[in-house]
Amino acid sequence: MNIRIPPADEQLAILERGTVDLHPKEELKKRLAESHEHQKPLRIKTGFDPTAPDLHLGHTVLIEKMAQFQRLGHEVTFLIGDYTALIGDPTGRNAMRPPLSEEQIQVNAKTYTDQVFKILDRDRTIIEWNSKWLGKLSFQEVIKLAARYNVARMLERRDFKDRFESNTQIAIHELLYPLMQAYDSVALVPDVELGGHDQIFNLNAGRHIMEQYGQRPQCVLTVGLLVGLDGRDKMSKSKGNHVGITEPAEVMYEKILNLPDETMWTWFPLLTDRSPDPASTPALEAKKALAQTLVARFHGEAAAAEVRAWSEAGRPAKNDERTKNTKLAAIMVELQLAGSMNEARQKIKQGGVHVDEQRVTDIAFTFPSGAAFELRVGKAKPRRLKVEAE
RNA sequence: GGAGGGAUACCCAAGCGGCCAAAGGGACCAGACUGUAAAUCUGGCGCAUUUAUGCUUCGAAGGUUCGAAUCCUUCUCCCUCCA
Repeated sequence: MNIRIPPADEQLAILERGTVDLHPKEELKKRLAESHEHQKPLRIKTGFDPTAPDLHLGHTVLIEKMAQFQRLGHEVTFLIGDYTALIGDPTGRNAMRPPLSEEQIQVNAKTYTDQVFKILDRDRTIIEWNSKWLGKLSFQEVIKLAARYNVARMLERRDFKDRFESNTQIAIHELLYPLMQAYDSVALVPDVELGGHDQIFNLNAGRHIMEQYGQRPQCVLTVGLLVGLDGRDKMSKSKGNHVGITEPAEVMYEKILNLPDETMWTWFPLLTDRSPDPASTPALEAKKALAQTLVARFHGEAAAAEVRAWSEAGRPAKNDERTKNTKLAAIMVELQLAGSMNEARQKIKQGGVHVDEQRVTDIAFTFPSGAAFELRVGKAKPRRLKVEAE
């Protein structure tokens, strides 16, 4: 299937959305114009460290950008950094990163390819592994590559600089990381390399090295980093402030609805093609729309509409669950609505526990066998339960 | 190699023989207020029990003592300065 590549200005308008850095802009414009004129796709490269076990919305910002290129008719390469993972990019860290085992890399890479096609067009995506060329380099070739860069420039990179100045160790092989990533570009000869904005240094190293190897240097495009649910840090699974793209529709919807308002506005340009004006748009409405849009992206329009209706109806409990406990506090512990009996009693005392939307304050509250009811603790969604004591 | 400092609950951090289940802050949970947001206020935040009591905690193991997070011994791990 062939997609007609639109004029450069039209393309640029789309590509600049959610983009932090794009340079050299004139060069990219020129190549986009050429691609339109000859209807010849540009080669787009994006590298992924196979470190994250699951994709979350933060990753999708970049993947969406790739998808935009695809929709404009370009050729996208999804590069799995299986060889670079042997080093582990220390970007943004103030310490070395422990290398991954080969098995772990395989598992993570599989997770990526399983999930990434929720967004990318599988038929129009080229998957590459950088072990294919990096694994073949001789020591001599590595030296030749290393000779094309210098330490002073390498130390311009923020995390290296910080570590150098604070006398924290920097292993020599870490300095090789940006060069390896740059060499990926020599191997693939992309027109554009995409990355998160924290990758800007590595992407520029790619430009430099390509030039050194007599190639036309790639253009560089970085996207903004998505702030996580806490409204503070970059979204990451280890911080627990993420929305996984395989999470159930309801969970996703609720997480997004619980976003701090300020954070929500920053999500629009990065994740959608709209940017409502905070001054004139009611925040709650905007947030619901955002949640619905994102749920629809991963679960379909129908599911998204359904979740929204469910949420607006007060999130009625859906499934029946069974328990052998008769004591309210014990049931809460069983359902992990409380971490311990003490905590359960505490919540009951504080009025956070509702049975059939009636507040229960008796910490010894016990259900008769056979009772069926709806239990809600705090802001969590209610659960429908049936007591089946012997 | 030499000198010194530290390890306290999820994180930071006080305590330095009894009044310590352990101050304070953050995070987190519940309530009020709200929009299932933010801000603010209130309560909670080791475990168990119908709440007052018991049990287990202060890097690890021993010891001194009526009594230890606090004193002593050994061990483990961190950090700073000098060479």
